[in-house]
Amino acid sequence: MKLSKYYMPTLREVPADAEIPSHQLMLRAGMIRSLSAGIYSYLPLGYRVIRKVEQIVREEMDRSGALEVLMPAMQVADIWKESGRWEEFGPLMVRFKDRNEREYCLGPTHEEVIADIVRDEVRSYKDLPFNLYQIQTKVRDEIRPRFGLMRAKEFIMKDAYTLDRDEDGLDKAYQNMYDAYVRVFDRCGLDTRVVEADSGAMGGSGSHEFMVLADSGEDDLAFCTECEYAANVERAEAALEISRASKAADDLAETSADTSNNPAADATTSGVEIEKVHTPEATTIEDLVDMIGVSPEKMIKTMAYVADDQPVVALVRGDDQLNEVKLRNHLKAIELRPAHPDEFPERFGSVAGFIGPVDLSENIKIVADRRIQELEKAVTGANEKDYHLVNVNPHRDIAEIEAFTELRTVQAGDPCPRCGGALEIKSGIEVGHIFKLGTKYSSSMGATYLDENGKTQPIVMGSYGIGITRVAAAAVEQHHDDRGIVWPLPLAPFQVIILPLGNSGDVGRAAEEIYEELQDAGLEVLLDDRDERAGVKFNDAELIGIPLRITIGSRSLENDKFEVQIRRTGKEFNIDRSSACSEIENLLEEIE
RNA sequence: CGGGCUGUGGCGCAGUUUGGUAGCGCACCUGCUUUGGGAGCAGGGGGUCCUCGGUUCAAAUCCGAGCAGCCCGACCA
Repeated sequence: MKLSKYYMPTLREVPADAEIPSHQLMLRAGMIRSLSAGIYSYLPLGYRVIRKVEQIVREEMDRSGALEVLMPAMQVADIWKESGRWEEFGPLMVRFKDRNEREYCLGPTHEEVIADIVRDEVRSYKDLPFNLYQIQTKVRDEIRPRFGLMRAKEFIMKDAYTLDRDEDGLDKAYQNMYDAYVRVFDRCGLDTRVVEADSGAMGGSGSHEFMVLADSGEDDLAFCTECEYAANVERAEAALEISRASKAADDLAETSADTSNNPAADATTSGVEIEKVHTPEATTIEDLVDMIGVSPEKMIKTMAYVADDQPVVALVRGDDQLNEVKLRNHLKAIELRPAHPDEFPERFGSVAGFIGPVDLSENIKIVADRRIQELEKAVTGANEKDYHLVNVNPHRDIAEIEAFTELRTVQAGDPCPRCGGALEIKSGIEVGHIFKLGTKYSSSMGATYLDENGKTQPIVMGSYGIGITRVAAAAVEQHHDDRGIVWPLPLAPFQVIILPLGNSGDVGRAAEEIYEELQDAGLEVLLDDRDERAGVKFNDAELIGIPLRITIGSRSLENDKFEVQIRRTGKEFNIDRSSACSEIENLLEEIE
């Protein structure tokens, strides 16, 4: 391809709206342009990268036995109402009506369509298993699209769906996809980690996320520094440190949450009565530390939530963070939101800043983090403005705790739940996510088959996504320097760029010659035949990140030499004009 | 949805406090010179100053409403 005939609008200056490297560089390299927040056009250079990613994904999916299909982007509301997700998905789904007032959405995902395709056709266990996938644009009305292709309202996704007879089949299909995903990201030249994940709104029993480690990542991940344990912090747990006299309380919580008449509880907490203390304006943990000199780990942080319109309070230690995902999962809530301060008096019989779990109204569900059960003489809100309670013993004083469960967010340094080693937290970009769905969609939508015994069974499903456009952005996050993008060879829009310098006829002819030769050899070559100054060409070549650059100038041409530079290392050397083509081919092998 | 910042030519920005006929750099067009790391000189084109309404003799500038973009938040009561 000749640059004089290409559309590659590079920018010298950094666009003001772009925050992270991939967004800035993809704009500057003339790869993408936004139509509106989170909605992008892929320009020629950018689309070539997207297609590289797609092709790798396609090859590995095909290799794993999956079958490519293309499903409708425009979906009818009916199937979503059947699965129950018309409500569940909420404002994330883009909805509209046709001229006959029939309801539609733009597909944010395709489980329902798959179930629909399959339910009328699959009759027998002999028809299973199989795996269908597609590469298609998905539309989601994100709360806050940002970071260019990283979180867009419209993005390209590969989604695959496995259909099996039973859990056993699903396990095999899941492992098959897991292995394919490892190969995909490896081939893309990305450093990825697999972590245990929460399955969120998709439902189902197990899931893993494939993460590209990067500072700009939106997910926090917990890794054990000593074993293989890795999990999204949404799900990660820490081993419970059994400390001091908490053993008795611990045993007790195993058997019953109702601690009010347990003598063991009384034995550990006898003697010290609750006391109300005046704590004016102290509405945060920090305020309290300053005012009454108690450390945060002796405090009970009480968080008011509304779960499917029911008031709930969650208790965590003062030095812990509540993990909303864990709370939601425990409550099995569809809608979960923090209570608004205005709701405190009426719904919680309390006041914002001073809420506490002692003597709350009976219709408020109380759930507590496991670490709360070992607290003694703790501090918490008194449900009265400017007052807190001290000497609170959860087992004695909070009668209505529904459960002690894992509700906190792990922190760096926490002990690993597998081996006790220290956990570290890193941020990552989610590029792939695989789910064992089970029978959630097949049951609700009637996708069933007859087993060997003639009995009706729901099809067991799995669902597997790769964010194609996000992979491209993640690759830039991981592979760039201060001069621009440094594409891994398998994703590079072109493998080689030829820079003829100056207008001399010889230079132009030599460039044209090697250009033809490399193309005939099957390489993807860009020839910068623009009437630009050397500096402009050098800078653009580096900005767009082509792995190999051939510079042709009159000086070295006199000796029948071309100059070659490797983008990643910056290494420069001369090659013979006569053997240039084969030398370039060898170099590309090496880079890979 | 809440808070903050920003909207001026394709891009990056100044001008807004103190109202007076819109400017800089880059990019673009023409010519000459130059030509191995974002050229120099000369000339030139291009802007409903986000939108609507108001105040005023006069509004990019002041006031009101709206829209858009970005950032933070939407757990730490």
